[in-house]
Amino acid sequence: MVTIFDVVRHAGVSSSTVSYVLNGTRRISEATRGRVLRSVAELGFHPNAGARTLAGRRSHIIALVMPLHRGVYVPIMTEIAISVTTTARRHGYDVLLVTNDEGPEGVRRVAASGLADGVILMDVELDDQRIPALRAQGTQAVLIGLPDDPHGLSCVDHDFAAAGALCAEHLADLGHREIAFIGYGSGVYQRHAGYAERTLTGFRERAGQRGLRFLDRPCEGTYESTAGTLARIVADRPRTTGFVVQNEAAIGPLLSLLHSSGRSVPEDASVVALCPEQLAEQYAPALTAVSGPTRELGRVAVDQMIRRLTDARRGAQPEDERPLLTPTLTPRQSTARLSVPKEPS
Amino acid sequence: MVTIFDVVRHAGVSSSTVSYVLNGTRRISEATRGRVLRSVAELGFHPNAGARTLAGRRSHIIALVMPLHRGVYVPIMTEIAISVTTTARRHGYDVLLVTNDEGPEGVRRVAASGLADGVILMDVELDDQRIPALRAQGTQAVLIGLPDDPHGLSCVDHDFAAAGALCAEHLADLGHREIAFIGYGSGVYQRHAGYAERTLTGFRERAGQRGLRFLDRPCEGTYESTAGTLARIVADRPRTTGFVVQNEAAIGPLLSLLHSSGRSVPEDASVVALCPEQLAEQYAPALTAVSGPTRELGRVAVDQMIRRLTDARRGAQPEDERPLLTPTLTPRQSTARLSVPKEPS
DNA sequence: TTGTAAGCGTTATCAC
DNA sequence: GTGATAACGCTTACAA
Repeated sequence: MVTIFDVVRHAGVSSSTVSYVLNGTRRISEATRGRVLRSVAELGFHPNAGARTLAGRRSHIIALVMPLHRGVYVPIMTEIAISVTTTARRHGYDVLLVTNDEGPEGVRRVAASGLADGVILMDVELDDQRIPALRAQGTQAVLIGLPDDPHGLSCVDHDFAAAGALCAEHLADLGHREIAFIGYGSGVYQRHAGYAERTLTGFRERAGQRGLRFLDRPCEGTYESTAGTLARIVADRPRTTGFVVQNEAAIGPLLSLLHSSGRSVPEDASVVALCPEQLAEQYAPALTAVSGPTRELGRVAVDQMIRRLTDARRGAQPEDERPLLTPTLTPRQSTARLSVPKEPS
Repeated sequence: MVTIFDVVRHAGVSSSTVSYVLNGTRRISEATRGRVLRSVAELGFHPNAGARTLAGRRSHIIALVMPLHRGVYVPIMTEIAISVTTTARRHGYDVLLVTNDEGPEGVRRVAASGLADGVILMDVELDDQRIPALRAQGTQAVLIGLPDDPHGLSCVDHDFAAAGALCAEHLADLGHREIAFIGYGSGVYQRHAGYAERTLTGFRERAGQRGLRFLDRPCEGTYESTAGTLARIVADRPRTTGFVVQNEAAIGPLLSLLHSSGRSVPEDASVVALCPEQLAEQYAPALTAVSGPTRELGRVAVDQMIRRLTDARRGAQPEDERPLLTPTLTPRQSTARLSVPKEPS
């Protein structure tokens, strides 16, 4: 194993100089800097991680806690994980993958042992059990999602209210006047209602401003429940021509129900989905959809973490930030300008 | 921070005793063992990771290198990553997520710095640049996939030959006599041909044994190339009734081409896919498919890694293992017994 | 069955 | 602008 003292001998400097050169934490003359770097390269020196962690009291590792349970769209989680990892590397950090099956004890362990300098939590629930654990340790944390009480930590999430508003806006622009909003089932609203409610609120508000008549209905996402939901909508508001689907699971059922009931999309009914781009493109017709910038979510989370760690190191109290990322609506084949309804002859 | 010396004082024992109790590396009387564990729990002691790594010369961390490039089916990679993580935890190891954008330098870094005790490589190419880097360091490595020259490291992969054989077997059992095998494009064969070729070999062999007449054709997986491939197959072998699709990208095109050319699946043509279960279920009709045990892949990789690390620690030369996991065929709606062809009236 | 103490290879404080 | 050196908190011979 190549140690710092091999470099010391090879470059003819002290170990502190080598350390300072490598960490950039002290002004070094170009001459010695060059010599040290050359020796490092020549010898293939890689500072020992354990020693570095012990002496520096930080591991340069960020723990990323991934959800396991069904119901999360895997490719999105993976994309976030990857953007977290690459962003972390750019800051000289590595990423430790922690699954949720250890529960709150998992984050406690990695934080208390100094294995990780900070923790990024994905798929946060409103009343998340891991948050008190993190606070108790004084661990730096960034959440992807918004919990009930985010004090003492930073969060980042999509601007779901803006997403809801975009849906209303788009359908209004296309001349639709009666809209149905198909939401999630009650389970979701209880567990991490945050985004579900925020979307609905944003939608409602903009729909009101644009003079839309609208209806919102919960939906479990099964074929049966979607059928029931659609039937009620048609019964209550037969002139509904626009649909906003929030529950991704209901998209497939909705499309085939519309089809089998003789309404074609987008001629007779426009459908806007709130879902990832990849999903929207899988359907036929491809769905006009509102989605947030996935990779950005990971990038921002890491940037926040780095800021917190830097502040904490300087003895400053890290600022709790809470940015919301702006979603975009991508028009595809499932929405169209409202045409004059064909009268039955 | 709670250190081992806090436990020492609280339990009235020496630091080595605490260490031995926690690591189980020495016989300890039940009495002291109990006292130590109680103190540990009471004080909430978590051994400092950096110190542990430095003193013990191992990090209890396994690096998992994930592929980034398009063309890999993300949910599968994620599933493997999760099974790697949970299995590693059962052995007291954590998992460091490494992406491939650092190239061979990434594995060199985590290994040489002692950040990771070993490296698990996913999506291995035949002539993988990271392998020489690992060998040069003497790093313990396990590959998911089979490279050209696997000496000095362990591998685990699906038994693709068995998978190919299962396809032939199934179609033969259903009475099909003329089969077309739709493979990958030339790019795949060059990059990591391993599995592509092995599958084809297994298929060929069993097809021969069962007296099938067969044809194999490469396919890039685009709609156009699939159309071309299918056209050639029909031209060369008009009586073909069974299709084996290896290139997942060609599945969608193939199904719609068969449909639009008036052959219905499974009445007129049976289709067997070589792909993950999740994918097979997404199509209409749901595909009869051969797939390997995904989670098992991660589990076995970690078990092999642990064995290598244990051996190496004992001063023994780790054994290079190379297990192949047995795939299974799940019959769904895309295959059926060959019916007597309808004569045009 | 338990204790003593010498490292492990950095970082960061102090001194120059 | 550079050097010497004392931590950092464990593990693991070696002793008893």
